[in-house]
Amino acid sequence: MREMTVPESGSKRKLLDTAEHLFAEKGFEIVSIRDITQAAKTNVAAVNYHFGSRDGLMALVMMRYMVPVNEERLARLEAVERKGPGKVAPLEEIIDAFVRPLVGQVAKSGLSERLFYKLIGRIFARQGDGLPAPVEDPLRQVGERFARAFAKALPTLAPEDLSWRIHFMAGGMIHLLTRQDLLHRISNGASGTPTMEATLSRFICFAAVGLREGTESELPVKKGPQATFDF
Amino acid sequence: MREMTVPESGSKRKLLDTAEHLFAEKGFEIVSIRDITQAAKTNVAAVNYHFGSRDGLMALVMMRYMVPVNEERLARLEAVERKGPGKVAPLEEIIDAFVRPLVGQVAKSGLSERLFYKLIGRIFARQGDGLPAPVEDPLRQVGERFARAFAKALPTLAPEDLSWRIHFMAGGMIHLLTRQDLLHRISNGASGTPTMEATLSRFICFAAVGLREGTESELPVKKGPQATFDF
DNA sequence: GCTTGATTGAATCGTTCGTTTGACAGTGGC
DNA sequence: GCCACTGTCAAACGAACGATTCAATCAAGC
Repeated sequence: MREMTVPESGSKRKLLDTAEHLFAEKGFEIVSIRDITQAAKTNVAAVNYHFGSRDGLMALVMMRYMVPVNEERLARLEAVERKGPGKVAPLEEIIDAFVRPLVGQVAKSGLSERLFYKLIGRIFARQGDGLPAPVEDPLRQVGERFARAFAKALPTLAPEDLSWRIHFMAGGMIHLLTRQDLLHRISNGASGTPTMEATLSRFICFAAVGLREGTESELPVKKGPQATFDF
Repeated sequence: MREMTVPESGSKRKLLDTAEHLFAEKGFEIVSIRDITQAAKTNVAAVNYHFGSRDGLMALVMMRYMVPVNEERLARLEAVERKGPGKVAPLEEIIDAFVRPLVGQVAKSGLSERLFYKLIGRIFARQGDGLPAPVEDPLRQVGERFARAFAKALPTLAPEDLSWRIHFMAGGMIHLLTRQDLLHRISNGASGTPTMEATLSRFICFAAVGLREGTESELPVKKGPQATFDF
């Protein structure tokens, strides 16, 4: 396969940036290579020349931010686990370690907050459903890693209950990311431009109480094979 | 426009049923008219003849269950509000009034649980983003009606906090509906086929504590225009 | 100045899309 | 018999899709 380095400038870089914008705005399925090449003012053949295929370009767009985000997630999780008493991290900090790296990466990207989170949300929403393996596999590994951390932080919770609550939480996060533009009409009072920073704090709070509290299932705890999480 | 009644049999009914299956399984954007007419063993022109266009068929598929579901939602909400002390319904019962009508409609449909909830989830996920007006408008009205009920049930919660938490909850529900098939590997122990009935109880519990508990925003409560909710 | 490899441009491939057309058959009323 | 109406059918429409081809271009390297 063609080497997948991204130069600082040139049509390859321009195609990647343009595709990123369009994929974030309209969705990975909708945008055609003609849309991309037209917006980037390059030829249609350029996509297949530089990236092999439309799927190749898609995979590169997905990996550009997901790789560093996943790395920072694992680093943060290990940090809060090392810090915590008895190697058990507080629930809020685990969730924070999962979502906060997004805030760090948005600055390094050339995208607006709105577009960046939409892009990430679209990637999340497609997990387990036709994502390129280099994106799917690390994402699943990170998910399972965090699931184990949640299990350690909530030792009295039945694994089945935990699984469901993690999925409810994941859905809330995906919805927050993908529909952020619709949702942000909420906070448009006098507080100016609402930032994801404050919203994430709200989400962490919501997710933490949802994971922790509530009546637990009365079914007997059965130790089955660990479920896989697609968040 | 052509009248939109659906006969008991005939190719029109067969097209509607087939489209319903395919839309639920693959998604509204993916399935083509040729996929539908081929599976229904009719001619390609039949869709445009009976429904005017592909969008007409889509709208009818969406309305078939959303209309009765929305009616039952409002009926149930009014019932729990009348029952409650001082016309304020308990939080869990409001959520129940919103999600439980789905369980009632799945039996009346010819679809499996899995397909029915996928279909509903796909409709929800597209709210505020190109849904036909006859589907979008009632859905938004019902959403606003329930948002008012939540506000009355949580009088001390800042409206902004409530709005965000409702959206987090909505995301969890959409995720539960659309990805039910992936998620149900969780419960595949000895308990046999897992039903949505039990899962909904888990979800209601998760959503209720998420709405109710947690540290509230310390920002001053400002009475802005009521936000619109897309759940 | 010539060669070489990288990149671009225009054109075209075959396929699929939603939609339209017009011919054809059945059916009930008069 | 004749008409109007209702469906169904094969065929075709123009547009858009991802991908490919091949000649033209251009900047080093020698």
